[in-house]
Amino acid sequence: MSAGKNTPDTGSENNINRPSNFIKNIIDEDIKNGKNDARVHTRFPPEPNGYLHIGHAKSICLNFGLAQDYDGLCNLRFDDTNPVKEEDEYVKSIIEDVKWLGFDWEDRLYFASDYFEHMYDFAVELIRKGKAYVDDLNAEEIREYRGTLTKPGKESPYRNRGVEENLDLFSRMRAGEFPDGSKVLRAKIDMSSSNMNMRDPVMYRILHASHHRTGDAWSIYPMYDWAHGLEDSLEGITHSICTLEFEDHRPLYDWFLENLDGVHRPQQIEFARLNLTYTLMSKRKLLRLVNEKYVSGWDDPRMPTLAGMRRRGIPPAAIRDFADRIGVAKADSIVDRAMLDSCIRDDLNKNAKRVMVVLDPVKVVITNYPEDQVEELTAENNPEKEDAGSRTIPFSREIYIEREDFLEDAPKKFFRMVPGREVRLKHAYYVTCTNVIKDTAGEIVEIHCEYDPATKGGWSDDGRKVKGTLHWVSVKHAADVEVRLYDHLFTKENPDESREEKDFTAFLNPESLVTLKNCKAEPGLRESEPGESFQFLRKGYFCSDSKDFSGENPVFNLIVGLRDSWQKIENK
RNA sequence: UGGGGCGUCGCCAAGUUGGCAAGGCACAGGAUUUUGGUUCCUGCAUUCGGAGGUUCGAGUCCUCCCGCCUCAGCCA
Repeated sequence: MSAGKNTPDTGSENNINRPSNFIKNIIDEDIKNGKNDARVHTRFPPEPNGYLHIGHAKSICLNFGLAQDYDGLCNLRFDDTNPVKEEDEYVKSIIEDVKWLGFDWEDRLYFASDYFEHMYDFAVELIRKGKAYVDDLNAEEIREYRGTLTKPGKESPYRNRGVEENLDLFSRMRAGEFPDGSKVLRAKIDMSSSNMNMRDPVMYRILHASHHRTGDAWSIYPMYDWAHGLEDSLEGITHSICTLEFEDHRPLYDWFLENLDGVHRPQQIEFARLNLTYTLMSKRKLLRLVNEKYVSGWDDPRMPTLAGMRRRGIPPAAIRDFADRIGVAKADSIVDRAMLDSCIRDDLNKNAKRVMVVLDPVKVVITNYPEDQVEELTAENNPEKEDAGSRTIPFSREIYIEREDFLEDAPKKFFRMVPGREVRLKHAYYVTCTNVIKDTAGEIVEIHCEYDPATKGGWSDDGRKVKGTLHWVSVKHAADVEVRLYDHLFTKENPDESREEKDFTAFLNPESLVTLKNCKAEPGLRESEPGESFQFLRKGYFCSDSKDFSGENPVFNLIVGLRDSWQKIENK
């Protein structure tokens, strides 16, 4: 895997590894024109106020991917300009998640808060140029003066204060002389602009709050619009990529940098954020799912958070592949979850070790098999991978098979176990059902079969054709395991678009988690590593739960099911 | 009703200067198969939100219309 480092061998001409998109077209053009000395330098700028989700992963893959494709650099920068919302706990989890995704920012880990002093100086520069002023209006008054979408705003009575007075007031704001909310520093632009962002936006607010990194050193904190462009400029960012809702902010982003002397001028480019069917991306709503206990936490395997997906067993390479496949554009969209599932299967098919686990067991007795005999049979670990080797699994007179793999009265298309019909037990023998034992309620309690000793290993050279192959587990060797079956968190493709103003929780899928306690696994599974993933033959991909798994209590999570064409036939 | 965006197959999405619609997912057939998995073939937009116009020729240029998203935090 080479996804970690910025690879040195891919210039702008030969980055055919990832599909084209409008951002690459812009970059290609910039390089052709020698802009920024043909450098490409991006950044991923999360605010440390929550956990990363797959929407962020799209942005991370985009920014780091661009750096890889153009032999450039990508910084990890925390946009920590609001001390009341941000916590160190989040910077730790974000760092862990970006690393897990497979990206490396080398020594370029930055914090907006490291630039506070520099930003202050820039603000003083604007004040000196008469382009910023201290306003005494309170929040509500500022809102009133701002006007509306269709009506222009009014200028603040404090707008034309002298430079010296502004300088004095601003330094006293910094010194902590004024209470929260009593004053702000605003840019002097245009109160009648049709772009609300240009109506004298606030640059600094007074906040007597302790910051996770600067502590109590500051009593004023910069606003996003003021801070972000400066951060980008200071780091030499060439292409500052953000989501669509910041499109309206671009004139302001440019205005600040235009009005400062001798600063580097990055270019802001906006793209559409990711939406995925059957889930949510809103931080606020995900927080509610956690707080109101609809899920077990931020790392619940059903959550679209990177922590959740990691625990679910989704390989980071699958997420990177997904990001490449969905592309980057400016049209609002909602990507089909099946696309992600396809990427996951693609990766796991190549890499996951095959094992046999019976989720819903029914006992089978092979009546012509010697009572106390046990054979160690050889099973390949992965037919897709030569060097995956093989393992040995015990076979004996009594085994478990999947309850749904047996039918007394079967349609012609049913290839599994049926009285009188020969089927193959994977890696073992051909067997034929001879009898069915039921309890008084008519429930099948035991199936009797006879095996053909000449078919050891599950093969016969006589040209006999066996349509069905079943997975099985020896009764006396079986490991009892718990299996957690996960499904979409919501029953609705877009739980966000609540028609009759229903709350999104109304669309929660009651079957998003089904726990199976009586599953029977081949014995080796007891020794798996927490977080290790497998293909449970004929069922799906599962991983041992990184939190709850232990040798005494093996717990496995469903990552994604196998494609099931029988299910499709059955549904017709 | 002000501004900024977007509208190409069910879902994503390519489409440099107009030259006659990539690819993936999904779906449907078929072949191979000790996983009804994988793999492999095959099919799947006479059409690009709509209507006009320019042109030998338009998804790409012009005009008008329609729809959707977004902006009035001292959040980011």
